[in-house]
Amino acid sequence: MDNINIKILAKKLNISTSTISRAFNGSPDINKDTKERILAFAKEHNFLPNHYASNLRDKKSRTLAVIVPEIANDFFAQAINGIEEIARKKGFYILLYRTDDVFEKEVSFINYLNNGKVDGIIMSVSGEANDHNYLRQLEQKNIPVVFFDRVYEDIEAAKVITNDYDSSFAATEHLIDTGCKRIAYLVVNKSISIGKVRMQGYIDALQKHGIPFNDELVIDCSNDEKVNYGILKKVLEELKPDGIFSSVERLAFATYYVCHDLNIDIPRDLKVISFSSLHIAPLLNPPLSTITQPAFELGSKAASLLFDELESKGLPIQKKQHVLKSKLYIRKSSGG
Amino acid sequence: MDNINIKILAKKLNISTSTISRAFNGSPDINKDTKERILAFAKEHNFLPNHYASNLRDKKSRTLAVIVPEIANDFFAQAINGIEEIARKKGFYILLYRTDDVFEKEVSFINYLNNGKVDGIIMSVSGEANDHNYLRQLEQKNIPVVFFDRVYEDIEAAKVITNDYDSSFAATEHLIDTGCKRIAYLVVNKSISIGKVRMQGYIDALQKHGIPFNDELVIDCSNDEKVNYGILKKVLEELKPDGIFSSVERLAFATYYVCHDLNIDIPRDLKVISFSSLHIAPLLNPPLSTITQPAFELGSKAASLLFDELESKGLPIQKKQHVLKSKLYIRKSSGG
DNA sequence: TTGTACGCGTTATCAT
DNA sequence: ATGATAACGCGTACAA
Repeated sequence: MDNINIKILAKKLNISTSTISRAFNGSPDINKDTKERILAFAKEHNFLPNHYASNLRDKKSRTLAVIVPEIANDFFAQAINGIEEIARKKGFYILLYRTDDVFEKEVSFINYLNNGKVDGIIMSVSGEANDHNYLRQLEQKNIPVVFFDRVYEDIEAAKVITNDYDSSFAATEHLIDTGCKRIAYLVVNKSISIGKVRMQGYIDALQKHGIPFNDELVIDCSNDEKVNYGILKKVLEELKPDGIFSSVERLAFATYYVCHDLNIDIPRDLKVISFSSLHIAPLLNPPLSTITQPAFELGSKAASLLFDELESKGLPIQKKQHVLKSKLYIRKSSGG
Repeated sequence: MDNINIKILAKKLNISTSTISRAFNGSPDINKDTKERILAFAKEHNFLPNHYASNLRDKKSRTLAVIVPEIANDFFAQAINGIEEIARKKGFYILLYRTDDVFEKEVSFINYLNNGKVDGIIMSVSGEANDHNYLRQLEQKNIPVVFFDRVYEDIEAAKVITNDYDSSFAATEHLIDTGCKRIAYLVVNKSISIGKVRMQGYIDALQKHGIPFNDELVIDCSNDEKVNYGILKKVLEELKPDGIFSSVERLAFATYYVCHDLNIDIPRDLKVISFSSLHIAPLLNPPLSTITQPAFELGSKAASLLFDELESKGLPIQKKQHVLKSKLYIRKSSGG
């Protein structure tokens, strides 16, 4: 009973394997009655066509890979939901992989996938000025890739991003409007695409309002909570900014913790605004002003684009960059 | 270039396919030089063994399925991280599926998996008093299942849960200690295993302290935010509880929103404590007292148990229930 | 140490 | 409408 397969079924039903195959694949060339008989019998005997055998024949896996830096993160979790939604509709499986923002893990995973394991890949990248040839090899094997949020500029692929420059500009301008003169920009890696673009919005907004850009106020943080706490504590004590624009949610949280310990009152002493997908931002103390990206939509759009490519049957498709809009929610942390 | 495979490689190298296969599978029966030559040549030609062909031969997919009610949820996201951590070490892929707490989706997905698609399944369930035969069929095919957090009592399988009864008892007792007399219990589905156990801890703690159990104060909520808001608003206005014990994170959030709108002061007018895996509970207004489950460890433990089964080579293994301990964090929302 | 040959379970092609 | 057969790419038993 361990190994029911199409042949055994065929024997038991006194019918050929081809007919059984047809019953399962919606082929029009089959008698309705035989089909029903087969499906009923198959169900009774707990038979389902083996995916791996089918995949081997078809060179199609109905599976796609999702590669993200983190999973336990509101933004990515919601994006994955969006991807899942579309994939489910198409009857596709999702293979999930987390890079922890380590470039080597990304490379190694992609290399593993380079053999028909998946039909396509959706990813938010974890490196920047590196050699991206491992991705070019996918092209050769006709495995399409779609980037979302964090992209590689030098790779030609469909991309879904948000209007980060505009949002950053607007957020910075908002802080300036509330009276901030010394606005610090918090970033995890200012060299990656996202860090760069968001910083440019910040810089240009300062310039527009005649505030000199101060390199010192660009705070390069890490992925380690404790390290960030230390960095930010020093910044708040020594540089005494009056505004914080955080390009990443968790740096805003770290700021909150530091302010609490240093008795710095938000928003009186320090205004804070941050990129964040946190649903309960209004419940924080004080409610956090956020630039909220349409995470779910980024995911579902990316998935849709991937399916467009898969369904284009190799015909060249326009691989352009799609820009979705984030929303600015002004709350109490920035004086709202 | 699209179709490099072991045969073509063999021809190019003037060597047999078996030798190539051996080079890739760590076989001892191969000359070190030949192996190196093969691997180098393969890399150069961007060749990797096709997973589906290997899987078909071996009847092993090196893939496991993770089935959860939600992804964009701190608890499950962290648990998935834990699973991923172990799976990665073992070189396994993870197939992710979200049920949205809809039992039918769970059944349908499991049925799809019932054909060798994955070697094992880790899940947190989405149904209760239903027919679980779809799971028994997995047994027949030797696909092991491990449950975490939300389990089916009637299925024999390894299970990883937390000491919910004790935590609930302690949390309720804590509320009583702070002076609460009318403690409401918020639950999404009081008939599922978790809802039941947590409620029992609540009931028994009340009893121990001579507080009569009031059925009216067991508040059955839904998965819809707006509906919950309505329910809780009515509860707070009409039943006027002085304490809230929430068995689920998001009901605590809903309570916060309602309190804010009704000008109910937490903790002065109402003490709140909740099961929650939110990292930033201390940043809420007021900081939320939580029962925090070791989500990451639940996931990694579940994965470890699954690999124990997979590596036991069919030998019967003891399928017991493992209980991890949650932590109680008393914060300001309950007067801490 | 290396090679030969078969089979894993399915489906597409061709024939009936 | 149904059946026979080859092929997908790999790994292993067996032979050399």
